[in-house]
Amino acid sequence: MGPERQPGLRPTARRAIVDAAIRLWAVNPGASLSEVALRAGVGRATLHRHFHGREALVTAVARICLEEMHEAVGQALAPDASARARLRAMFDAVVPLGDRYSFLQREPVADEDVAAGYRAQLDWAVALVSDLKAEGDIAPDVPSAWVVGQIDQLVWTAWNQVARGRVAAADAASLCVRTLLEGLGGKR
Amino acid sequence: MGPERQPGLRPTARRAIVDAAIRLWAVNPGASLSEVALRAGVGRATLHRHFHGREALVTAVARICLEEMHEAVGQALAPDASARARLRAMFDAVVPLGDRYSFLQREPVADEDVAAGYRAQLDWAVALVSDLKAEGDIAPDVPSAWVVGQIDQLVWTAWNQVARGRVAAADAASLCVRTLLEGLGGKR
DNA sequence: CTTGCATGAGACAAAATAGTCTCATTCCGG
DNA sequence: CCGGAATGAGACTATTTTGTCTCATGCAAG
Repeated sequence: MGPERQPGLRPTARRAIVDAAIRLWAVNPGASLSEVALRAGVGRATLHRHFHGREALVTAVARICLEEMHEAVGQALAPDASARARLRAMFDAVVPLGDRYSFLQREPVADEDVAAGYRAQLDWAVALVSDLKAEGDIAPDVPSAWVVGQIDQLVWTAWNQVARGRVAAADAASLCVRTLLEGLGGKR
Repeated sequence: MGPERQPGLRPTARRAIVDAAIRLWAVNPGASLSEVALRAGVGRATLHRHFHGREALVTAVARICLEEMHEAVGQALAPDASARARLRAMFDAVVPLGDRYSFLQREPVADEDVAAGYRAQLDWAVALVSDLKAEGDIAPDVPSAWVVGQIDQLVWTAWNQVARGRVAAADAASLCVRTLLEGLGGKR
């Protein structure tokens, strides 16, 4: 799944459009293509030159989001690290990509590659939770689906709080790990 | 903020429309009014008779959601209970209203009454967190905004998991409390 | 039974959005 | 500097959604 450069079209414009779509749709999933083009600083016609229609843009954005997240996680991940360390590294890598993450979560994409990539990420998360349980970091009686759901939501809320200036970016990942594993209880 | 019955119009139709809107928009915030009317089992014209336009329906729905949640929480709340008991009671009362909750969270409503009600709920949550800290249930070093955010998201995710059959409805509230206060760690 | 009124269905208009096309302008490589 | 190609702006059309209106139907109260 390469970048799929169309012959001749400027990559900078394409990139600007995708970025604008990610940021806009993270907050307002119904934003029109006019708004996307405006935010991207690009003419509406140019948007249609790069992407054949709304759906094409959606799947292109989904691909790029998956790619970026996959790369970010891959970079941050020492494969022989403990499950807990991997969890921490994952939060560190993914929280700054919270807008991309939320896009993938809520946008249903028809494209098969995207669906496969999404499934792969889900499987990865399930495997991580399984390892966390095996290493004693997660109680075995908690449904794994619940844990995965919590991890998902933590990424989004953490990004959100950082974006609103309520939490320092540097604290986000550790807060996530702590919240998930130890909770926010007073007796530590 | 009364029910605002319009003279003559059947309350059952109004109620059906509001319910349909809540359920539909919880999953797909961009659903058209045709879809709402269809889901409500009501003619599109009838919908416009009861609500002057999309915005009117949105604010009416928001009012009703606020009302229902306020009532549900009020019923479940023993005012002299411990903060932890109040937290638990709140989850018990609100998780089944997850669709209403998510609607209020994501739909920006211009109406002043709705905004005031929303602020009141937020204040209530902040006060609860403050009490939780005072009673030693929440670590004082955690930002209160983070705690409130977690509570918000817990309600939504819990409802979601219950709706998808991944978690039993009876377990949801206690899972929420445990997740928030003790976390999902293995060493209890 | 009859009358009144809300409803459902559908036609219709208006507005927003999506998508296409043209043309002058600007940018970039050579 | 020059030429080609992408871009921006705008006109234009199609489709979707919204909102209004009319009229026949059905229900419910009297």
